[in-house]
Amino acid sequence: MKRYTRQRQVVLEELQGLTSHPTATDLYEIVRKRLPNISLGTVYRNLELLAGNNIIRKLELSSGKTRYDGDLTSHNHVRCVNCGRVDDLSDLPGDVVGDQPRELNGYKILGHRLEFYGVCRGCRREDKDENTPSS
Amino acid sequence: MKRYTRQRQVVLEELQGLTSHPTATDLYEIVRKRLPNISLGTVYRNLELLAGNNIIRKLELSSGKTRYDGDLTSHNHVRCVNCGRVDDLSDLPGDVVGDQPRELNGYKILGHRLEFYGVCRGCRREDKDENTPSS
DNA sequence: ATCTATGCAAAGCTTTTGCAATCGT
DNA sequence: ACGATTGCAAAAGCTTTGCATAGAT
Repeated sequence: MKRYTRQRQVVLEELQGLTSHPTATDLYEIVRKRLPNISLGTVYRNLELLAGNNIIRKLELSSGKTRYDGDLTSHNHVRCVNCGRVDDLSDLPGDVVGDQPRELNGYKILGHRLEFYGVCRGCRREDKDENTPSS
Repeated sequence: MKRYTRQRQVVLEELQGLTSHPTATDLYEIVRKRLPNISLGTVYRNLELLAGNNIIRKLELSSGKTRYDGDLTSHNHVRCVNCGRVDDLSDLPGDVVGDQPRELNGYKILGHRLEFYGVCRGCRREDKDENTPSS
């Protein structure tokens, strides 16, 4: 991260302006509105760099694609098993994970990831529409 | 899962015989010792089917590749950030995740995944060797 | 002027899929 | 015999990378 290019700046700005957790391609489409010539490769390279410098966070949640989060404060996520959408969980009722152990099974523990999954509001509605109660 | 083919049987047996959490390719290499002609596609198809029937579990942990777990009992995992190895955590000191909420942020919650990450025993040793203390 | 970062396109990986042949039931 | 399952190979994502050029310092 030696130079502060326009591409890097816009990628960062757009990511930080979102509360969603876009994939690289999502962000590419968004950034392209401001920089029509940017390449997907550049988006990837910058996301990787920004994450490496702890300016953004790389979210490797379940199900394939990597997502990126502009919010560095510690928080957990909920993922919709139906549509893949990921939302923040700013505060969880009560302590979720107690005190984190320093060591487990010979591993020096650095952290943990807690991810809830379920069906988001939108998909719950769809379910109701589609699965007409059959009894 | 209408038929019990030799390929399916061997894939299942080998997975259940492992305490590690192989990727599809890992398992393909293992199974190939017994069935040299099996194809990677078949391994994928069977893993998918077995997981769909809750005979094995598909682990979509961090960092790309899907791993498979022959152990269906509920347990959490530790992943080595250095080498990617995944181990079981049979029991965790104390309650880790308290009572799981039914609903969060409009999501109907179905479950959660807790994954610890850190440096495994093997990699800790390597680290010591490589980074000779510099002071 | 230097040398990092970019755009483009090709390549890499993991995973999925179409199809004719095979094999379990 | 029927049709689910296989092997093979091609295709389909997502992500990375090589290379010449552009651009930040």
